[in-house]
Amino acid sequence: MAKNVQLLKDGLKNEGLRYTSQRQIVWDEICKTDDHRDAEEIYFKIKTSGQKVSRATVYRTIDVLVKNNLVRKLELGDGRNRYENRLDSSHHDHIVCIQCGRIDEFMDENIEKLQDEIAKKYQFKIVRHIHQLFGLCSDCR
Amino acid sequence: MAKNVQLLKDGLKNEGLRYTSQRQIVWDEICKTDDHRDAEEIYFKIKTSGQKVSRATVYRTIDVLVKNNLVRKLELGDGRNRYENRLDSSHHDHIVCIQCGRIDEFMDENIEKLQDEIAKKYQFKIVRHIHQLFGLCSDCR
DNA sequence: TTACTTTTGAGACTCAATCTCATTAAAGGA
DNA sequence: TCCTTTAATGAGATTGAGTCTCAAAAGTAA
Repeated sequence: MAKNVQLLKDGLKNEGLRYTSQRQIVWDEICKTDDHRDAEEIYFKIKTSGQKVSRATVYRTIDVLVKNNLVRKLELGDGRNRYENRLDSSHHDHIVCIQCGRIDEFMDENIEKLQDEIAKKYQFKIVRHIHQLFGLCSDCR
Repeated sequence: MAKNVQLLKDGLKNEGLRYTSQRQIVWDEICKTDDHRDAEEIYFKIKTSGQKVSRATVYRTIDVLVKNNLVRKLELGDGRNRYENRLDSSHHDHIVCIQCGRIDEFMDENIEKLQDEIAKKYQFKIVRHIHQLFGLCSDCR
């Protein structure tokens, strides 16, 4: 837990931002699970736990955390962004069940390499990518 | 052009939906370019051309076209969905410049195969996928 | 402690997209 | 061609995630 405090303090310092109790509360909440939650879920979780952080601050803090690579933003294309902590920050992509919402993570070194080749071919300098597979999981098919 | 009329009529008939002038106008507009445009752009293009189709109908028609595989929906994660016609319906994914908005298309048979393997490994039946590379194009880097 | 600057909170606002419901118009008989 | 049925449309209200505003609160450095 102390590790998370330090991670946050360092991340904020790098950006010239201040360390505040609200930012710690948001970061702690995101670290509590490895789920892929949206901002409203995180906000309400904090709210119902009795801690006081406004919705605006939750959204703003998440943005800060994303910019500092402490949190990863997932865009599933349904109008709500999801967030996951990067405590064990190995890169991965997502495979999503369109029935039950289950989200698994996958990583394929070969796909990553092929992406790099495509970027080279199109002369793009890649900053990030989205790779999501949508379908029915073993429980739903 | 007549081809597009028939494609739409057939697609609608398959779904038990009616053929209307508004739906034809929306479909024609989407077929006019190979751009990746959002619903508002399509709506305003129709509006300024003097044709009368309401915003609600444009959105509803685009949904119908997407469901019937006449149109493909792109979710770039910026809050606006883009649409492209599937007249030459070869599958492809997108490589997007985060600076100028340019969108190129790519297709890699090997990546497709690897995806299938991942789906098998996780026991998912894949329905669709999103694969987007974001970065700086040759003009912007 | 002071002086300065950033952050916060409450609620207003934005914007894409959806919904409502009265009106209009397809489509398939008679 | 005219009905009848049922789906589609239009105008504007509504939703919902996310952003913005600005006065008040709190962090920071001297």
